[in-house]
Amino acid sequence: MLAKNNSQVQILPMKTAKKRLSDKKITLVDVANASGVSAITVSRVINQPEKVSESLRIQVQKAIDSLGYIPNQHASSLASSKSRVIGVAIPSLSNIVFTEVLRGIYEVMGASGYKVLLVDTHYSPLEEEKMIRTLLSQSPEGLIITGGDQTKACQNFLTKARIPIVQIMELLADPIDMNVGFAHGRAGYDVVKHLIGQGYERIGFIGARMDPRVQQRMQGYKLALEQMGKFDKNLIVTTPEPSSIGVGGELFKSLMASTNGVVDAVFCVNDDLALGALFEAQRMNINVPQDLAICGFNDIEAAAYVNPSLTSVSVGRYEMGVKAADMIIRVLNEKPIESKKVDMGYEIKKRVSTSRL
Amino acid sequence: MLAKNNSQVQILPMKTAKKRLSDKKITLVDVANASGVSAITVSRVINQPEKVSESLRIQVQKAIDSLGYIPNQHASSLASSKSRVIGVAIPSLSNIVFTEVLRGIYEVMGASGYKVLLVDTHYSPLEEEKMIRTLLSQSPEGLIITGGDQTKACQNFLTKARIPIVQIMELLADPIDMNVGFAHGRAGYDVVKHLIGQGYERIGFIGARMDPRVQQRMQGYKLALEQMGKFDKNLIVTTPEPSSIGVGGELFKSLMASTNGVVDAVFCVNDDLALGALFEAQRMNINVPQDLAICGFNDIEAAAYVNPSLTSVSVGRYEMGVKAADMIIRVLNEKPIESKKVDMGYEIKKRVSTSRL
DNA sequence: AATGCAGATGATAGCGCAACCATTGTGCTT
DNA sequence: AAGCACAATGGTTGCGCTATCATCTGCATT
Repeated sequence: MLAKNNSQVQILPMKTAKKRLSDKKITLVDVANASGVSAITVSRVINQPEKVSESLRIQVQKAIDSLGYIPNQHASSLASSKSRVIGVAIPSLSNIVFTEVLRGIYEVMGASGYKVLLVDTHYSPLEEEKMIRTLLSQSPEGLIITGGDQTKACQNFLTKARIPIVQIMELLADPIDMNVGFAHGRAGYDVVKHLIGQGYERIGFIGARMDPRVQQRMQGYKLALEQMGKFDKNLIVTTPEPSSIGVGGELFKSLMASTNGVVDAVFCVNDDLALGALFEAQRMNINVPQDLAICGFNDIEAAAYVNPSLTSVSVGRYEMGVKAADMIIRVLNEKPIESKKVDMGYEIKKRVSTSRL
Repeated sequence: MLAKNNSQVQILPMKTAKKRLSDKKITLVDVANASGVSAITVSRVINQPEKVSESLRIQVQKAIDSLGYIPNQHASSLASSKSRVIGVAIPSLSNIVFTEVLRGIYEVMGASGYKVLLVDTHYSPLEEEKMIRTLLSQSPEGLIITGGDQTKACQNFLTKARIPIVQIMELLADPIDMNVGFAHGRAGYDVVKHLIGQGYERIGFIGARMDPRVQQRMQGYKLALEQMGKFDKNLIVTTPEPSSIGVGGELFKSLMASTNGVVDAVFCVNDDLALGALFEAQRMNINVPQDLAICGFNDIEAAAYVNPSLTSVSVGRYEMGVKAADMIIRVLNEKPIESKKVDMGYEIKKRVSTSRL
């Protein structure tokens, strides 16, 4: 008697613990027991339902629902080495450009049953390396990363990862794997040509953040003007600060001040800056587009609606996200892709802010 | 000799396989072998370096670097039941309101070494349920979700999950766990009071998407006008469509048309709509604010810079994200939180678009 | 010198699941 | 009627890691 009691005393805490943990993690085995089948059958009901007879499937599903079973993805990933995760690295969450690309990625990945693990690299290759490391530790099945500015070390383990990788936003000479983007330099070049075509002569440049893509746009701007013998470095005003409407206004003011207002057109590397310049010009009573042309970049929605409407460079951001995601999915499903390198193109939306004619 | 050869022949394919797989996953054990310690020591070097002597730590770290070892987070999570993942569910990626909250969340979570798994519920409770299920399958250590519109089933397994959960954006009567937001209804109410105070009489309402928070703003608007005997349901124009500048313009036009222009103020539930209304009003040659007041909501950057500057309701979105993330972290670290329910407040930024005085 | 104790390191087991292969039963072919 | 293919189900094992406990070392304490 005493011994028995004793043993109970020892067992009791365990039992209590177990009871308290009725809210404990429900596992595959619990479901299997509850529905009188083996664990692997439950696994099949979840992952390959077509391989299980209908009666069993229903029976198991009932147990799953009543127990509120939620599969442990870590165990599944470990056992199958399939994570169903796609890693995405973008430089900034506060830039609408990237969030729209992201939307495209999410749309496709969601539909294909992939989770998206998103990291923010803050425009820093070093931080990017750290973040991509984090992504890789989740054994993603694919990766979408921004641009081609990865550190050497990063490129290294990216190559080693042997998973489909798409570098997005810009066209790269030597992509790690796949590449979707457009030619920023050429776009900048074309903008200047358009302005010249409209009869503008002294074309200023306003840039912020100055990431690689912005630099390329600036190079295009420079090239076009140099070709016509009209380049003047004093017409360039930039800041490493993040871009914003406020910064756009400030840069515009400083451009006007430093040039005594001889500028008759401004190419802003994005629409925030352009709106800032436009609003500031209005406050300065400068007549757009008669006395001053303003051209933005990205063609955000406001560009088409602001008065005067803003000329901008339209790029298919959402579509770029969709394309990148789609390429990953195709590779994962071993379907052919047309090309490892996709140029999404762009279009200059010519609006009132640059039409003097 | 022959036997030896024979055995080599048999081993060779294995060897070849192994060689080809030198790019194969490097595991903890590989690192352990390479550095002549046990696996657990390598694990410690990574997770609790202070528990390993400096000499060993350096030695192991060297092996980690040279092999390019990246830990398998799934195995780690499975073994330790710590995922270092926080799940976040927002209704839309294309709405700047959420991306700014997200920025706050990422800032805090990144600094604390947590990954963020983000899902997009498309404003649908059913999709939200599915998505939260997905989140839970990753055994997140905490959850940040939007609003209080979860399905019954969803609330159920959310409660069962026994992890810290913050519902954000709005103030909830009965939160699942924690809650950070502000009073949308009161904000709508205050906006109307402000407009009345500025001498406007016939105050229209423009809304899109009409999610729960927008509805609350509308109720506040309605309440304020009813209290003054000035409510007229014909002054309300809404659409279930997502909101945008374009939609704002359209709704404004239809409001003006249906009321023959007797409206002298418009409360738009967000700044996109308000900008759309403002730009449209300009095109219609309506004088803002003399003949028409326009008030937005969210206080996006453009509100302060557009001409005339736009009155709007400023809310600390970034701060809300930071707060929510911080509460989760505190709970996870068993630190006290001031309150389970945090009102972030709001502020009406009174600008030119509503000042007739 | 015996004891204890803390710090450093290792051996073992198991987290929850799916791959792999085995087994059973069913209906078909010849 | 024998043989076979195939569909449905189950048993065993191991994915890569960490929790737990064990071991070992050196050194202070008495």
